[in-house]
Amino acid sequence: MTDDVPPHSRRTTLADVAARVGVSAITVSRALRRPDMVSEPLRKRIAEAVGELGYVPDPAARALASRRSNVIGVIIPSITNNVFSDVLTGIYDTLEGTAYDIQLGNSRYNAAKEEALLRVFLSQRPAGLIVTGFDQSPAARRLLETAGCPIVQIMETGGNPVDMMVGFSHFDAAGAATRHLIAQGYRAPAFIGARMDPRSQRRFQGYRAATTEAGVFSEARVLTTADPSNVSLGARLFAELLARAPETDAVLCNNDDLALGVLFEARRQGMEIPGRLGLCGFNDLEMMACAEPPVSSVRTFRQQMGQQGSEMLLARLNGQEPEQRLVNLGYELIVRQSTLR
Amino acid sequence: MTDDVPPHSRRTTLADVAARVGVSAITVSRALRRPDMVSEPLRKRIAEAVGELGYVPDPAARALASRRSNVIGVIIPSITNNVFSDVLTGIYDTLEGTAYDIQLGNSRYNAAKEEALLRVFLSQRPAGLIVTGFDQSPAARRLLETAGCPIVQIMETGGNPVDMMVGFSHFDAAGAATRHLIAQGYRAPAFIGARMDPRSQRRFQGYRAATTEAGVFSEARVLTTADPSNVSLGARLFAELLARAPETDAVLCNNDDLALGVLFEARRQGMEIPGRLGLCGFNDLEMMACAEPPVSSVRTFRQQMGQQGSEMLLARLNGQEPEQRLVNLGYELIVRQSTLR
DNA sequence: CTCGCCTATGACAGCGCTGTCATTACTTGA
DNA sequence: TCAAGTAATGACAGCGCTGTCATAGGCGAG
Repeated sequence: MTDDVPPHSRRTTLADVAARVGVSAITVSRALRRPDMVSEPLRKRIAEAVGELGYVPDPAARALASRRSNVIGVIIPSITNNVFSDVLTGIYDTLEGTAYDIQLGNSRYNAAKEEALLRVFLSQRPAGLIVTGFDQSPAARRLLETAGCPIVQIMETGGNPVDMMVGFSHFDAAGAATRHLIAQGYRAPAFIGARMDPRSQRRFQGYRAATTEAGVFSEARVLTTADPSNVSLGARLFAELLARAPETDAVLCNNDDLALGVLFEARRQGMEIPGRLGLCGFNDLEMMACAEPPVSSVRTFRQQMGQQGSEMLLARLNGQEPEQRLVNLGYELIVRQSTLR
Repeated sequence: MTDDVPPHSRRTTLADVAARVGVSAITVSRALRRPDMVSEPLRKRIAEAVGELGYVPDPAARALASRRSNVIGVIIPSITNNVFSDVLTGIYDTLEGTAYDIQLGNSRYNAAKEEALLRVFLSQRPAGLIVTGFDQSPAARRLLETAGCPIVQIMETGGNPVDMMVGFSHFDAAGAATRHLIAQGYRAPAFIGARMDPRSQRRFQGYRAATTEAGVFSEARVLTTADPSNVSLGARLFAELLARAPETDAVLCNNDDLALGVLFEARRQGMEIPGRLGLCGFNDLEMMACAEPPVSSVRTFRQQMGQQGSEMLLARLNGQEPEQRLVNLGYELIVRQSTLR
């Protein structure tokens, strides 16, 4: 590799395109951003020149001049969690091809970190913001309220939205799953939860309300941890649960990873599902349908959350109002063999 | 805290900080970027003023003036694939807290899309670039070569690196797994692969070379599809494989999702693992250790790939040279019950 | 002492774009 | 017919920062 200074050609600017067409730079700028303000033939000639010169606008210059970047900030609590990678996919799919870039922040289930990310994002004057849930720190909440850009809170409903919101009720969803177990005749349904972030807490509350209502709630059958969720943890927690509450005849898991761990551990212990143990997961990841036996779960619409959230943002950024500011995507209880007695 | 903030407060600029301290803006800029160029006491006073005023640099202005953004572009072929979310985690963990922002692009296993993303990224004059593999389109390859910023290719070794590289040999890893199956006495090991992107192809080649060498290769025992991988697909492919090649006594799966599907399907069909069927996955996702029976897999160092790649980039961006430009992270065959006869 | 050199700081221009206001050439209604 | 629009384009001044070069002292060698 010869180290001759690369011909670091000056980048093609608006002015270059303008000179080529014989108009002023500002007209080219308008042809690109507000085509309706430029006459048809001129617009075509400009488009041609843009193509020939391979002109690409400089987002930094644009951001500086307009005091508004094309960045949409997205803050999620985890990248590896399947739930959020599905949400992200929805967001990327929707925002791709628009003028907006995504800036992803990982809050690691930590409100202080979320607040810090928010500050960083806001320093870029983002076009919009997508944040997870409504359990921001008070300071973060204030930052959101004065952000001066459209904001979508995803993953939940309720909680006095800052601006727009799309999600579902974790309380209701977990309640529905619990009532299903009870309706199947399980009299000692347990709850296994990991991570126990705010949404997990609300799922637990849904379980608690439903079991209490049916008179089958017992502290002994609740096993939660702040540790991050994974399959092995599900297996370990289930073993612990059995030791502590051997009467357990069903388990509602906070998510499908845990449920898969329970499935494996139950098999190791020779417990039949659903005969000896009912098992229900949460989120309905693809694998649940294919497991042996297939595992019941609460389907959540993760990709749609990302998609709709992004669409709401885009509507606002286009100066329209989204059809609804608050969207409840609901959930769907998917009953499979693992909970059929 | 008497400074009442007007509703549309002008953003705090370098000049504001400079005025407060009684120096010029450029000195403040230097105190922030090249502290060694500013005298100790002045540096301290500036730091104080920055704190008091809550000054945050404007990345757009910085990018415009320096002709270099603080964006590190990352292009991966999938967001949902566990493999890449692990890699991403490594990248985010490492780059977090540095001056750099990550811009994520999803190429969807599509070279044309990758090329398009590259163009978008390059228009922002990124500080650095992390791309997946070395199977770029010729045009993309040229873009990379003339990008004028440090570049790391991750996930693989070999292939005439553009600049820096960190990964492992998919060929070798799959070969090692295959030889293990053969060493265990399996005489009819099959290969199941989905997606079949370049890395999957190389894994298949590793399997093919090892089986051929041992004289146990058979076209009939190779079942691949371009469809995206998932657990159900693994189950379906395995069922199809059995119908076509009932003599199959072991399966090497292109990844662990497929392997999990095989595990479930084998159970459904009453085939004992490892007695009747040996099973080996690829990547060693956390769940493999916990499955029943535990499933052998080839461990890959996904998070480390992201981390090391980022560190190499950072070294370059700090004007140093990374210890090695080409890093082979290797792999580790994890033998568990599913392949023990 | 001087000269040259190094360190710490400043002045200035301009990165590529857009907001704002101005200008020109047409319409149009009564 | 003409005042009063409307549509299409342009001039200009920055946005907030950094690259570059200039400047002011301080210091050791000759």
